[in-house]
Amino acid sequence: MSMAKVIVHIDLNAFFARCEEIRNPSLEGKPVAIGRDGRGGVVSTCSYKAREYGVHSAMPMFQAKQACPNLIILPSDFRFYWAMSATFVAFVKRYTKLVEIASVDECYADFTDVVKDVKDVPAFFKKLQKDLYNETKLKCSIGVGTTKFLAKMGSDYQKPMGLTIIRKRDIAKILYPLSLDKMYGIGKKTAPRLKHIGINTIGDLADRCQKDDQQVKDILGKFFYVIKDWLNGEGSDEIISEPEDPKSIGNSSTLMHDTNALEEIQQLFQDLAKEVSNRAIKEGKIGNTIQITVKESDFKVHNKSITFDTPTNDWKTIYTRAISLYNDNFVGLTVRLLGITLQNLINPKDMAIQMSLFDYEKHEEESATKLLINELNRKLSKPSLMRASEVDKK
DNA sequence: TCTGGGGTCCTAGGACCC
DNA sequence: TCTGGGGTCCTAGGACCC
Repeated sequence: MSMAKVIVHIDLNAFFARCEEIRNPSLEGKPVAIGRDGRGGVVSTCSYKAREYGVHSAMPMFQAKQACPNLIILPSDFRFYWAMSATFVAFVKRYTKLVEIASVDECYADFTDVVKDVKDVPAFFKKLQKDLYNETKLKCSIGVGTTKFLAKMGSDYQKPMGLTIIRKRDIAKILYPLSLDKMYGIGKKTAPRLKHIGINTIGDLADRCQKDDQQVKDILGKFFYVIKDWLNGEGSDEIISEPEDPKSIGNSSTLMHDTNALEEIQQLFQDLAKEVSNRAIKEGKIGNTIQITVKESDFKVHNKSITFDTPTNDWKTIYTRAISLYNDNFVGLTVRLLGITLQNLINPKDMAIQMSLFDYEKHEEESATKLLINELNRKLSKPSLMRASEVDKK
């Protein structure tokens, strides 16, 4: 067994709202929510003051306004948030290059070689937290553990500006008493199903996982084994510091009003296709599969996808493929939202290399095989037992 | 004025191939 | 005759996260 690592998860508290407060300090201490104020608008993030009124992420904006009449609503400014995020990551990278960006407002990092003595851990990260605040005014909560899961649970344990250390031997004391709703990976569909079979806390879940409970296995599928490991303190501790290539690029939009007018739908698909195309080109990706998403007035969501031999990132091709999917499946439907996603992404260069390599191998194999058979036939001076074309298939 | 938009991963059935 | 089994790809739907 290898030495336990020091894995850290840093979460920027109420990140979008905090960014706005930093830009405009007069907002500080006021109820602020970020998100669109209009049809379909929801709260993306809100300040801690707004939370006192019951406002929370994903809450419809009209409800948030009801809950907090003097709520200050600001549209999101992603360029600014990404710039602040980059500042944050640069700060963490001063300590270690082993940083994994998990999203715009959180990262994992491996501090194993940075904090030599375990006794120093609490003071070290308290200072890091204060330094980040003094330099950037960003607030963060920090989780420290031996795995990414434990670090993640730690950063969520106390907010804002919290610091929680969860070693393997702390799991029972810190995590077991928590409600199942606090468990990372268990969402609002699975939690009720587990509660229905008597699992109300993380401790209950750990206990039933330990017993290889069949009911729990049936609910969680292969995720059962991941969770069992997590709660045994044996999850992943690998920091993936190289950003991974995107596997899909999509864009979707809720219409101003529900519609079944083909013209409006075509216009939106065109805009979506252009946006997807632009981003694919920026990422240097082409994709074989086009998926469209259609949300009906009653919120029922449908996806249709089709895969082509020729990958693309050309907006007209994406548009044509999307529209034909729509015409074949949904014409006449009254829709609320439309989306296009480009999937099965590959790098055009890689494809060129793969193709040429493929052709090369095919040629090599054919000629080599034919030579071999001809040689054998010559040596045996007999009619061939096997035709070269059959050998090729093996 | 009801209920976003960006993703990832898993499941499960059918087609197809060997 | 009574209907292999493994692997991959495609497709639809769903859960989850931020």
